[in-house]
Amino acid sequence: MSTIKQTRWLTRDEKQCWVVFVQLLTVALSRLESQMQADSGISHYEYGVMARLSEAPRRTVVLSQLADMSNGSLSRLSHAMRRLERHDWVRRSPCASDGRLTEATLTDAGMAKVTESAPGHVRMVRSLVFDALTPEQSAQLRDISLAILNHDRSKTAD
Amino acid sequence: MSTIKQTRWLTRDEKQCWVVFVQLLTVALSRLESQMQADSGISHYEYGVMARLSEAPRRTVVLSQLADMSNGSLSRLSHAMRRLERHDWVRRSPCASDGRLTEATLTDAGMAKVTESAPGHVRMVRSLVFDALTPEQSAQLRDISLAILNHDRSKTAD
DNA sequence: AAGAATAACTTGAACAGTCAAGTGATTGGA
DNA sequence: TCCAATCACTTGACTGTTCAAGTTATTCTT
Repeated sequence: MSTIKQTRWLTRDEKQCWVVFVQLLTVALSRLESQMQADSGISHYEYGVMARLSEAPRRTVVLSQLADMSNGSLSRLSHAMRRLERHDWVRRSPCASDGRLTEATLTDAGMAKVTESAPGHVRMVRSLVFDALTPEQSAQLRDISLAILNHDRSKTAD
Repeated sequence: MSTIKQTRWLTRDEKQCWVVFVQLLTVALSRLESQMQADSGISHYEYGVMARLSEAPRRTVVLSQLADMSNGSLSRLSHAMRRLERHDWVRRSPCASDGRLTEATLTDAGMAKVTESAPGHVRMVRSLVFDALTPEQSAQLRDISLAILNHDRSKTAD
């Protein structure tokens, strides 16, 4: 008996679903990116980083945690922090209790930037997603997203 | 009366949905990218371009159409074509009927590359999405994707 | 039948993301 | 207790994407 499994291709229904979903992935990210860049001059990722900080106690989060919350690598965050620091929107400081850790803090100027950028962002999110869906579909989308993410995590878990 | 509309923020349910959906966007694209890069040494976008060509009559598509089918700008495609041409996976040729158009054709080597890359790609798609969802959810995801994309197109339409 | 406007690309500069290597700080064995 | 392994982060080189500008071809307009 052979150990080489033959590929189980997608069914017609699955392929149909996949094609539109992939398109959704690219279109959604591209719309978010364009809106943020055009209206606020920052990337959607940078907005996300500052938004996470704005919601945190003392507007402060350890970098490695912040990287997770922002759905990106630590390296990506490190580069982004350098850019945000140049605008004085964030500050880095070493953590007292553990010398390996660095804390990121959102400055007042950074908070102001988030506050002024949020309305345009929310408008885009609403007009892109929630204006297009029924409340039932929003709930389905949440469940579907969670199902995929949880299933992915259980596979990736070492 | 003021012309400044105050922002309609997201409800708790909407925000909950949005957070997981954004995470899904990034995780899904990142998994697709990693798999294709690791197993075949090409980007997910480049695979998509060649896959579209492989399904087309005469394995040939006009560049501007190919750019649309691949969910990217013409500029992005142009740069990608240069890379793919270096491997002799695709060929460019001027269109006889309209001098502005350029046709892209998948070579035999390109077809072989797609054929050898497809199984790993399909395995990733299946394990990421369809193994995590019920058939009902797959159908819902298709409908949701279409709803968002159609609603977006109707807005964007000039 | 020109000339203007549009369309289909190409190109190069600027910039963001990834990957691999490097630096300190801390933990965990032997 | 000390040395190795691990962790948290930084940095620089490389590569891909975007944006604006340029080129050539075609289609309108009058």
